[in-house]
Amino acid sequence: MYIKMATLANGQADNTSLSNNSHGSPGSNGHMNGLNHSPGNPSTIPMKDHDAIKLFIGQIPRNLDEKDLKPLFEEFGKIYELTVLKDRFTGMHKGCAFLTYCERESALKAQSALHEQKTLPGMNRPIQVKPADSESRGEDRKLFVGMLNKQQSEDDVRRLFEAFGNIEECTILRGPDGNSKGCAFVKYSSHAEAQAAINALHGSQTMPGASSSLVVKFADTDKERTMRRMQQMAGQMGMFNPMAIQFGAYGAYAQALMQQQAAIMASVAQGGYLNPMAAFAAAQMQQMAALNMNGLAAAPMTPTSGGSTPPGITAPAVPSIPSPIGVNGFTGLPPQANGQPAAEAVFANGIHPYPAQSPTAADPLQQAYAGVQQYAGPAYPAAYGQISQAFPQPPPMIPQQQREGPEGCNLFIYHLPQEFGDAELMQMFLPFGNVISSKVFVDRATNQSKCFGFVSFDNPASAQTAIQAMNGFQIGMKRLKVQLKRPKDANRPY
DNA sequence: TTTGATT
Repeated sequence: MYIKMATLANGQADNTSLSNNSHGSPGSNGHMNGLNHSPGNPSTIPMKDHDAIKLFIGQIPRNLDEKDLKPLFEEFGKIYELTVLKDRFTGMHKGCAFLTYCERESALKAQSALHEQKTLPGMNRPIQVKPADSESRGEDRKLFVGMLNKQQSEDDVRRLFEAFGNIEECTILRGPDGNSKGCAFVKYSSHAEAQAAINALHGSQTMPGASSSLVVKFADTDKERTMRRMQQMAGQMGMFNPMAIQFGAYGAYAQALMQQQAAIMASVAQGGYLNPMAAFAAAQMQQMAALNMNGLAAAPMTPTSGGSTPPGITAPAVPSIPSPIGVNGFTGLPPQANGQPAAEAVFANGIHPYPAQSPTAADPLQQAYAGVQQYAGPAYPAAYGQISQAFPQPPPMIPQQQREGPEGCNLFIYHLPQEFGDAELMQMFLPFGNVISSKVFVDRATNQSKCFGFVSFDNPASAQTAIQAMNGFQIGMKRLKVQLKRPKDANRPY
């Protein structure tokens, strides 16, 4: 093959390669890849290895097109695709190409045989044959580092990572103001080095001022980044229903919870404690519940009452959700007719060993929950079954994302019971309005709640109501602190 | 014990 390169370099072609296929031989159509794609004959459709490598070919004369190049590279194996790069607008040959062999091995052979081994006629640099940038993406050697101290500089990060390999690139992510976002990219020369750094450093230490231990992982691929963007878009466009997440996360538990929640919200809304959105949300949840009950993703749930309900399920199971469901024995709901203050019951059910007590008798939470106790049975639309038909497709499940509401709608809650997760937190604040997100902070290392979190409403009035109701609410030995989340630019007076 | 992180 070296000989062939030599002939090529002389501007000649031997008849096993270039001349064979050049110049308007029958079937060449000007943009063909030099391949026989015969739709009628599957056996000739090339298959490529899953681990095939896309090669970049550089320094090729502009008078050589696919059919000229093909024979040159066929030496090393069957070609899957060969494309000369052309200018998008002028269509001009850019002097380079992409080449994918069917087999990975062929690419490696071609690379070692050709890369910088010969200069093609008219070129003043040797031919380039190497994996295309899109192949390695650099991503398999590039790390994302999170939970850095915001004071740490590039040099600090380098020092931390240099023991594990050669660092080609190190960048701290910074906001528009130049402040570190507490994370960085570190690019090593090789995947192995990057992996070594992950093994040694991930979770290994907690930087002063960071809220949990160091995060070291491979950076997102382009695809992941795109996905992330799309998710964010979806979130911003309000296409997302916080309930959907819980279905995904907790399955049958969440489903049951949502049904109950729908009942609460419906009845509470009727009692006039919630804004009109609540009614809407309640209806939505009922729809969601109905959807899942029609066998989409939910684990089967046997109604414990109304025993005549046939499998296949059209009747709401809400009034018959068995009590001991859920996480840590937390039912998420006060018992519905035991004469106990409902708000207390929420916390008395396995969450904490102490008697709970609300701060005031006229506590809005109790009033809200009181609505539940008035709930006297299936006030469900007879159209339960029909609702699902309005949604022939399951709604898209969009994973939970952090979501702040407008200013004044976001609460910071401290002194949460250790057992509380996002769902319980949301549960606790739903009576006050439309909760668009709830987040309990979790220590990455231990997976333990840090006993604080956020709840966001879609309007400030709900947030205020929730503060009035829940700030100082006693749970066990502790009292909840519920206050507006600090705005980002607080503590920066000027 | 005190503010949702990050490509």
